[in-house]
Amino acid sequence: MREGEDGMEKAEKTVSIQTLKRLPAYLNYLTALPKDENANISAKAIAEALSLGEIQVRKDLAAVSDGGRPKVGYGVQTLIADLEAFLGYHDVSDAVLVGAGKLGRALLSYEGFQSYGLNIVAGFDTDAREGATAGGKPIFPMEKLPDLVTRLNIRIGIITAPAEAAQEVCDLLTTNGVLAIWNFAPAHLNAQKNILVRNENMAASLAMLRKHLDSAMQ
Amino acid sequence: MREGEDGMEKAEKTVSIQTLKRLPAYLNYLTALPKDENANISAKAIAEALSLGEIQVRKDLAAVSDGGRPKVGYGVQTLIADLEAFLGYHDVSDAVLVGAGKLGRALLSYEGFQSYGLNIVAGFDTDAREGATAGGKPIFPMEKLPDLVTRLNIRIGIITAPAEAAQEVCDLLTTNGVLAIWNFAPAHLNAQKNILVRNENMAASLAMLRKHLDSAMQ
DNA sequence: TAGATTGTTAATCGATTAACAATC
DNA sequence: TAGATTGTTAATCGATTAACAATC
Repeated sequence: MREGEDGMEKAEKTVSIQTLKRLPAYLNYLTALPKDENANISAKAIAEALSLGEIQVRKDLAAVSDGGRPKVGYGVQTLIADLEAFLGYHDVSDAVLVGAGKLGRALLSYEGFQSYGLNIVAGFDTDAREGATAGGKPIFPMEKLPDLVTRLNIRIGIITAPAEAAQEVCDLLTTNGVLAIWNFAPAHLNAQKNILVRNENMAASLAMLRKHLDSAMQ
Repeated sequence: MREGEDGMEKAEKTVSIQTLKRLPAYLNYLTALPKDENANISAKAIAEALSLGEIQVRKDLAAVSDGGRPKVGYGVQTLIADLEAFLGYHDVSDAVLVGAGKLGRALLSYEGFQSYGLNIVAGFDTDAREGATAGGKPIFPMEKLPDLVTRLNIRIGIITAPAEAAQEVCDLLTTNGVLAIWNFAPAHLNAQKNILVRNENMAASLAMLRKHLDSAMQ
């Protein structure tokens, strides 16, 4: 796993990878809060709701917002705005997806990505039949990938191809300018240092679930 | 961790969470190796292939195998067997899935889980029509969940329900004996301490991809 | 003011990496 | 034996937690 580089940041502070991973959970929790509820919330309340440490919550929030007020807490709406801004949920990133099998088509159809600022513009597959779509998104044959990716300046590639094809797909994407890869294939991808590969590691999740059962039931 | 049942059996050591996450990657890589290749492999070779540290690989492998031989390396087949044994890929765990939307049906249809020792026996959904299936697995109405889960002694629950329903589903599963939850819903789940909740956190992955782009393109 | 709650600096913990000894 | 490669003990690094000072 490669760490994100933190070299040149501007106004926004750098956050650790672990913090970055928790930020969507805060946003999620805050937006789900009933509208009529209190306009402020304490770190303690957030921590309890998300099963986190109180101090951890404060440190995390300090990295993205310009602070709460002692005795009062954080303004819910301000915090939501700060988190959304930090996570870039307002500007949309375009992405392509490669491998339109069941998982690929499910992701193409998933509307939730929109709210995270991700827009999958198209899927690609080796045997895409003319006019194929999923969730309203076109599925093109692989031949069209280089042109579309370069022309639309796509920076994010999602790989849902079979493991054997994943490295090849990764290479194809990155040679056409993709800088970040979201890999659902159970394969390690080798890419240049400036490319971020994020593995959605189902096997690892499963390993953790099963090890827990081993110890819970022994 | 379990001690060997008889004296000869090597006692499985405890592994850190981080190590556990990497184990499937080793297994994956080793099984993908061409059959005619060398029967032994060095930690260095594995490390290079998976972009890991050499020492890290050795430490990880030390936790699951009874060791390589200096100057020779690790026996590929032995290592595969040790990893599979440790990860429990031979004994099958049954699971149920709740929420038969697009993602849920995609997971129900995904054959890859079999090789990880996971068998999803059925899906459940609030509006499952009579006789519905996905990937050959039946999809039942929620009312049938308690009986089936308790009767088959299901210990793993997969949640692909909408965020609003996720907590309720979690409660339903755990009150019927489920001990490990694989949560794909973008919601934090509160569960008792003895329950493991593993979040497949798409929003967090996305956050990492986009932050990388921010810094890569600034 | 007193009490609650924030933010920061220091201590602890866990995981990775480095140094090195063991061994085939 | 010499060299490669393993395994272990020690040092470093990063993240979490604790202690405490600041402030509304």
